[in-house]
Amino acid sequence: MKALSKSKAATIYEVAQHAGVSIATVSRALRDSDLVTAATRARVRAAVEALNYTPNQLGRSLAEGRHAANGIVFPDLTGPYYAEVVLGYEEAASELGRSVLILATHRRRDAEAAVLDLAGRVDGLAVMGNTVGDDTVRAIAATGTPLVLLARPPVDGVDTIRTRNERTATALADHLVAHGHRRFVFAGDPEAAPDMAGRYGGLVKALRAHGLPKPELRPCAYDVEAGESVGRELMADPPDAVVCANDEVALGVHIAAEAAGRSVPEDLAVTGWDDVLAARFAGLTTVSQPMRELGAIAARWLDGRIGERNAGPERAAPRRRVLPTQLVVRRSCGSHPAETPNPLGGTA
Amino acid sequence: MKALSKSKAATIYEVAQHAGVSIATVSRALRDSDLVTAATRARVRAAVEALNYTPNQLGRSLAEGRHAANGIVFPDLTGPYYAEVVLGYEEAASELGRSVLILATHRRRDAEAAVLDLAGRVDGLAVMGNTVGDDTVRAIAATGTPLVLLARPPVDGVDTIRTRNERTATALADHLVAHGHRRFVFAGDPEAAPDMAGRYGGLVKALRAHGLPKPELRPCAYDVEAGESVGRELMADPPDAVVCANDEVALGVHIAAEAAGRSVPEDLAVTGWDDVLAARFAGLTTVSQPMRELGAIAARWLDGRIGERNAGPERAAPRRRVLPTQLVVRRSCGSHPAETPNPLGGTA
DNA sequence: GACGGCAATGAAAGCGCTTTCAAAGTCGAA
DNA sequence: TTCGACTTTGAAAGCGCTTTCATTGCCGTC
Repeated sequence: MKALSKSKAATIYEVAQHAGVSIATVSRALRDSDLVTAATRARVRAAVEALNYTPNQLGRSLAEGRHAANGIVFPDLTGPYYAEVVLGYEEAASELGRSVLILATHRRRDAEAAVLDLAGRVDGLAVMGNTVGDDTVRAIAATGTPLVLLARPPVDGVDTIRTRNERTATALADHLVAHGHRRFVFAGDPEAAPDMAGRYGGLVKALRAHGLPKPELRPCAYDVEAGESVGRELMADPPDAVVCANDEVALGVHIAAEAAGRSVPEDLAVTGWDDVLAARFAGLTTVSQPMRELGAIAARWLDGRIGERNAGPERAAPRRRVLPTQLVVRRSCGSHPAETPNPLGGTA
Repeated sequence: MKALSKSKAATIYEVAQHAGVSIATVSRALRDSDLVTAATRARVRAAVEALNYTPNQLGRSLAEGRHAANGIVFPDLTGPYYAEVVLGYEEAASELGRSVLILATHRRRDAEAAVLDLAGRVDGLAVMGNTVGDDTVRAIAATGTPLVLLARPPVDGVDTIRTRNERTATALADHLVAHGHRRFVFAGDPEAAPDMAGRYGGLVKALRAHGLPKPELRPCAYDVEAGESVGRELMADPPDAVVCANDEVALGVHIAAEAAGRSVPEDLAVTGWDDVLAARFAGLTTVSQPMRELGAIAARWLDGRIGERNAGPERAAPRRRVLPTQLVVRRSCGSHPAETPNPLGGTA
């Protein structure tokens, strides 16, 4: 009885023939149009069942003139940061009836081409951080594909969402100064990403306000190994505090310090950024960000832009948004007498 | 000079007209066919530039009869496990010239429908763990879409890749018994996922082989909070060792134990699974898995299947593969006198 | 009893591209 | 000079669907 054809998927024509109707009727029946009789609809349903028919989305999308899919471009997926953003994006997008295409640009040289290709497969695209240059962003924007930039420097005419870096970095620095720290190192590369520049900038500004010298800059990559490497170098003459560009680097510095027989925070303070799970267990003072929300807002903005685009040419002005971040104080920045008894906890 | 049209993207017809050739020639020029003169190709290129033309991938895919895209279905993206698998998948797929569509099924009730829809948008699909039932898998397989199951019970006729659970769980249990532990608890739900069943099964088998009683089973979700909750309950009468289904749970148990004034591993041993970054900082004995490789192999298998499918009906037998996992011994399972001096390290 | 109006269906035109097949143009050899 | 072989280009069919527009059949109405 099972009429599974060899391998080729059934088309709307075969369903129509099997049900004894035209393809137009099949299409309408499947889209729940009220233009078909209940009886006809039933016949079509039966044919669909019998042939195990699934509509070809390419045909459908081509006819409708929409992909019903959004894309997101990010450097990597290791570490919770990008993964959470992507998850928030996917969740919001799929609620809006859109599939999500992903593209990781790290470890590929043809990133720009890959992003352009991706742009041709979606109705809207989110571009994160340090992935492609402004030229590529402008080229995509020029084709009319709605775009939103995440944690990335703005480009004229394109929506941008970022998280607060500078102000929270200043707050972090104030806290460290209050602990009595005076000689600072910043581990991370302000040139590498705008987020990092903001964090460094906030630190510099705060130190200046306190009449302290500029932090020593130690550019490095953003993983544990890079942090360990920087940490080892620093242990010859440890500073009071090492402010790290993210948690992975901070954890690396932490490891290097302990390996060198120094303890955190007694001998030196270490802070990170992102509030990864490990930060809690390392007692790392850090900053938490609304990552999922970042992704979700991007998806919703894009949906709005896609709607506008179909509505007419009157395009609203580009939007900017900065999401708040929160200092998470734990052990690693210096002793807190009034601390909660649970050494693994954290206080915001 | 910039002739950016209002908003509508240019089509191949406009490029053809602008270059004074037919659309066939434009198509050939863009696909680097050697059937076009260098001069013609240049004219076409110029027109493409002038119009800021990007080929519509829908039209292309429809004509070619392929999506040039693969899908992957997973429950969630929090925690490194799924994220790493997805990343490995994306990397391999994009090397093979395929885009990647993702779908997270957690916190949505219409998962089955969403997966079916996704299946219609891709040339091949990877389905992870506890996302959709066998019926859905079979329905997709019946349409002819190549499928590979990851960390999930096999389905007749469908390729499956898993990581080793039972044997490594047995090795872990042996290790714990060698430490002198006798009374065991398993925190996690063997019913929830086949991976978990394997871990539990390996533990049971090992204890039986040592003539020890079955472990006490504490079903729970797979996050830190669930672990804390189980941990709190256990602290009334702590067992010798708590073998947890994954690292998050283990870290939760760890937190609960310390909060109750018990120390790990002196008062009780705790082990996890996955080797997340935090495990290193908590000194957690755990098991590492080749997550990226899991994803990468899935992408390559799918590519192969898609090739076969286009080649002819002779379909190779379904493949099964089990990837090895590795015990990572750290502090939390009991004292190791000969341990490396770096307390944060781990030994395989 | 003829006719207007409405509900259900079908025919056919696209959506933007690839690719087959035919036509036109080019060149060298007889 | 003419012919055949080859190269380059164009016309048009089709990929699987949605949707407009036309058609059919049916009902109630005057």
